[in-house]
Amino acid sequence: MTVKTGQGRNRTMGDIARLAGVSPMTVSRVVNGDARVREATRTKVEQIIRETGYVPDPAARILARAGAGRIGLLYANPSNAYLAEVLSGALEGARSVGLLLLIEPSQAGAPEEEREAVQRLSAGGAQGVIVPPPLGESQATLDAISKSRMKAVVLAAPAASEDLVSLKVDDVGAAHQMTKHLLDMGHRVIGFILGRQDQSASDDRRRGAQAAIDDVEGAVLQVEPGDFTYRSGFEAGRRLLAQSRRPTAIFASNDDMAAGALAAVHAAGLSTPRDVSVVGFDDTYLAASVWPGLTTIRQPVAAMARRAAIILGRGGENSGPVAHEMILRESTSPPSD
Amino acid sequence: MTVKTGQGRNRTMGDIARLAGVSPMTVSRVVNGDARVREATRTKVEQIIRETGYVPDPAARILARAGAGRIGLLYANPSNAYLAEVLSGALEGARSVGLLLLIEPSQAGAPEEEREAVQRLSAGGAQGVIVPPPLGESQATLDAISKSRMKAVVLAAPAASEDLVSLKVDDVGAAHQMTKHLLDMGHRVIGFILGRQDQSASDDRRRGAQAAIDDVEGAVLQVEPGDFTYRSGFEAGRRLLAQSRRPTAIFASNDDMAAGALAAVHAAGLSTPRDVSVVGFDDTYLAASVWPGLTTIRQPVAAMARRAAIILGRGGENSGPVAHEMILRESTSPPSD
DNA sequence: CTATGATGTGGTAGCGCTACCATCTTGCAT
DNA sequence: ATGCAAGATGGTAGCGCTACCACATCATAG
Repeated sequence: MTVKTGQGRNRTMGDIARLAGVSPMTVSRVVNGDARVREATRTKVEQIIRETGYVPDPAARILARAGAGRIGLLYANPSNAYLAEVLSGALEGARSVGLLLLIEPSQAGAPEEEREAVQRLSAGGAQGVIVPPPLGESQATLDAISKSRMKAVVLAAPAASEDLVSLKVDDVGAAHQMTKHLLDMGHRVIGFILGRQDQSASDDRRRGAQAAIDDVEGAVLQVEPGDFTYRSGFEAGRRLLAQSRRPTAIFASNDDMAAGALAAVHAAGLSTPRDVSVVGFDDTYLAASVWPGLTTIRQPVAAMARRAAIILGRGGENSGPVAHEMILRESTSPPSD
Repeated sequence: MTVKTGQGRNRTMGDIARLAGVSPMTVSRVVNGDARVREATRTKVEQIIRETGYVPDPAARILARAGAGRIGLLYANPSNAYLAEVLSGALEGARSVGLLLLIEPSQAGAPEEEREAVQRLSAGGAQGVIVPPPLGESQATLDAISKSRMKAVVLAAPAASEDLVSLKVDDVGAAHQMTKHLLDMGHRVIGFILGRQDQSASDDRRRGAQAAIDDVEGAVLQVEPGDFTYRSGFEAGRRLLAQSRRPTAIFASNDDMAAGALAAVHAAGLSTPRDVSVVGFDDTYLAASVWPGLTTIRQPVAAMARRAAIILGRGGENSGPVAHEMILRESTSPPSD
């Protein structure tokens, strides 16, 4: 039998069924991985599917599943690399469990907007919603979600209530690990640049760093405020470098500030890592593109989003913290004295 | 009549019709802005819709439109801020013309992957596809699209063939404008950092800059290679600053390289903008977060994506270049001599 | 006061898929 | 052999929406 292997669209499940000599139902079973199909039948159908390049219509699929199978992704801050990663992870996760992903713009800091975004999602039939930062620490969004009775998975923020699932790395532990790494290399005076105080991760990271410092005799942590921006990192870096006991390493609470601190080191006529090691947190695009590359902590953002989608779909478990990874690049070395 | 204004889902068009005392068809017309509905009827229906918070089921809508109404967005490089903006623009555009946006991961540089991504989109029923960079200059993707008979709008790249619509800013003109700005401030020796040579915008920008230089007696453009990364900008910046005729301004072909050049200025013990002005191109997140903020050229990325979606939906015109905008920040000033 | 259209509105039939139950095969014990 | 469960498959009926055409309704013209 000759099968047109072209781009002709509009192939339906019925077409595949006819070609394979089975009923549409059987094709549906094969496509959905239902166990109760004889091996021979399955193989046959799969072959036809491959030959024809058939892809089931997602819309019809969702519709037939009668309203079930929809999850939402809220987003704020469109021009943010983090979001792009969340999105691709969520998309993949949703696809893998056969869910439709509704993507809904919100607006962090505008309570009314936030509420409406959640309502649109709810009205759109989402059973669950993925909440990336900074929405996950916004009361307006969280309230609206709890009223809507949707399930929710918040990313990179603690679960503010019982019925929320939180997917985040162990910020305390990661900061501890990073600080210990610096201490192990021999650094004793370490500058620390704080993040925004309205995000709980900021304090977690400071606590982790402090804990590591406390374990080592004679080690000190010089803490400077910051707000996660490059500029605040630059200024905090300048202040740190101007101190009488100049730190030999600077740990910034995110990569943007680390990049700023790096610039401050250069501006002070010093060199990284020779004079001052600099480390960040997040492993964003910036960390790898800056020179020298930043030693930092990678959060598996896309993987977290994928898992969030799967949890919402399959009703998974709210297991423990997500594993992070320390990425070593060129911005760290033992102190030169 | 009391209407439950709660979160109860599952309201269908039929429910609204019953409440409003009309037929489902009429509700559909109101929802879709069909002109042929009496004003009184429309108002009534709209009120019920508002009271109930009814939102039509997107899946059913798409399905009923019988395969029509789908466009695709290809994407590569998930962790890219540019993409997030394209996405939000495309989403909005698609929504505004009632289209379903299929989002499909591709992989720049892997021809087989690229081909498959396009095919999935085509198989998924997309009639058109939005192609953001760098896919828009990839032969594999472009070939696959032309075979698939989908319409396509490429973003930030020239139309490689007749049936492609291209949405891009006038790179030549923008670079000319930026260079003229520097010349007008009094700069005469200007460093220029090239972009990757496999993207046509790179050469366009150089040509624009050169053209502006050629108009001014005694002005020179010192061109250094680069590849759009921070690091290449840093190194090109160093080379430029080491030259006998040190430039008083550096024009980098994108913001990443401009940020690198900025670091090189600092590293050389100089200051921006006092000793050396630095400008970029693109107005990415980086441009605003670096300090001093970069004077740069903004491309309306989200707006372009929105327009792309609308063109694919409504079959719009492939009008001229997209308007860009020069953003003045703190990284530029007249030369200090 | 009836033709003649314009203008609203309703009815019907799917879009492509899956849930559910009915039906037909099998394999195996008796 | 025969009976019977378990396994494999098919038929039917929608999911919620919109295209398409038929039918009211109304104004205007003859």
